[in-house]
Amino acid sequence: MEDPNPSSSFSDHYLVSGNNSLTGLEDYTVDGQNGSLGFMELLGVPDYGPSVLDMLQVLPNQNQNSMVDQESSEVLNTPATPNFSSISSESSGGDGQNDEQTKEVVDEEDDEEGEQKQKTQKQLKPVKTSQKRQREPRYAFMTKSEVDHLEDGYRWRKYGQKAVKNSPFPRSYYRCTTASCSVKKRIERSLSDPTIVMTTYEGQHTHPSPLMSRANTVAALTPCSGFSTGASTATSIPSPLQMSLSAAGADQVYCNYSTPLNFGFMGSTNINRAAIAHQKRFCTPPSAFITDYGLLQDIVPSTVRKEE
DNA sequence: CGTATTTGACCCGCGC
DNA sequence: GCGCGGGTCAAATACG
Repeated sequence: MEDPNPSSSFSDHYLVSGNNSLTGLEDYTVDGQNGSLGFMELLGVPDYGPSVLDMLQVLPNQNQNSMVDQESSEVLNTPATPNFSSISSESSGGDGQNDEQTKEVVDEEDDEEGEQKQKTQKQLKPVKTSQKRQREPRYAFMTKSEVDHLEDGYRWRKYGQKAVKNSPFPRSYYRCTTASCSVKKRIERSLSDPTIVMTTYEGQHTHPSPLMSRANTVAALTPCSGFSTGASTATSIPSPLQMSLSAAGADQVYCNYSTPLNFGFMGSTNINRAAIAHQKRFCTPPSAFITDYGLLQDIVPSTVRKEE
């Protein structure tokens, strides 16, 4: 019963890959394919072109089967095995084309905001709406990290925390601090591997990353210069190494044992540094994700990008 | 003093 | 209908 990978009722797609063992992580790289969408992409950093979330809506049409789809059909029935064997094949399995491991995003996010407001109102005072609350697509990232809250370029405010059933680790709820942005994210630790942080994003940013925009300038000058912003919250830039697993509530799950790319705008706190240092060990440059985005290319040394 | 976090209470959806 | 669990609110508190 304590299925660590319960088929989340609302996951449209997700991969189940046991991964207690991180063995082979270093090998598990993204050859620019396999679809590792960058974390930032997934966050929809506008500065770099269409947000990934947007892309996600389109990609499926372009890529008959997103990696996730392909995998899911296969993996879903696979018991979560604590090893990466299947994962490796997965990554390599990519014939090098299913880069956009994305898949259909069912909900349209047109009036995302309005909906959010409705939701809020509904919460405050019951408003009868014939349509039931719509959920925005969610994207989960699994990052091996010692810190729960990883830097992702945006600023978040924690608005709640709940104990998770069958898990000793609480789940934290964050909301983008930008007024007009209703993006939310949940952070929780993997039950199967406490060192893995599962970050689930919901919604799409309607603004450029506050950190990124600044990083744009900074990074251009000094890719790794410290980026001490006023952000008090930690953030991170996980670079998804595809493999996914079941993350509660995620429509899509990206497993990422890498970590915040050394974008240089990591928080300056010791904790972050420590985390980064730790994470680096598992860091695998998300080349795929870097590919078309100028800034990232600027930030991440090409050698690193190709290295995998 | 302004902002972020904590935390208990409340609401809602869903399964039984 | 009821209970449970997830998600959110908002007052209290902490922090810089």
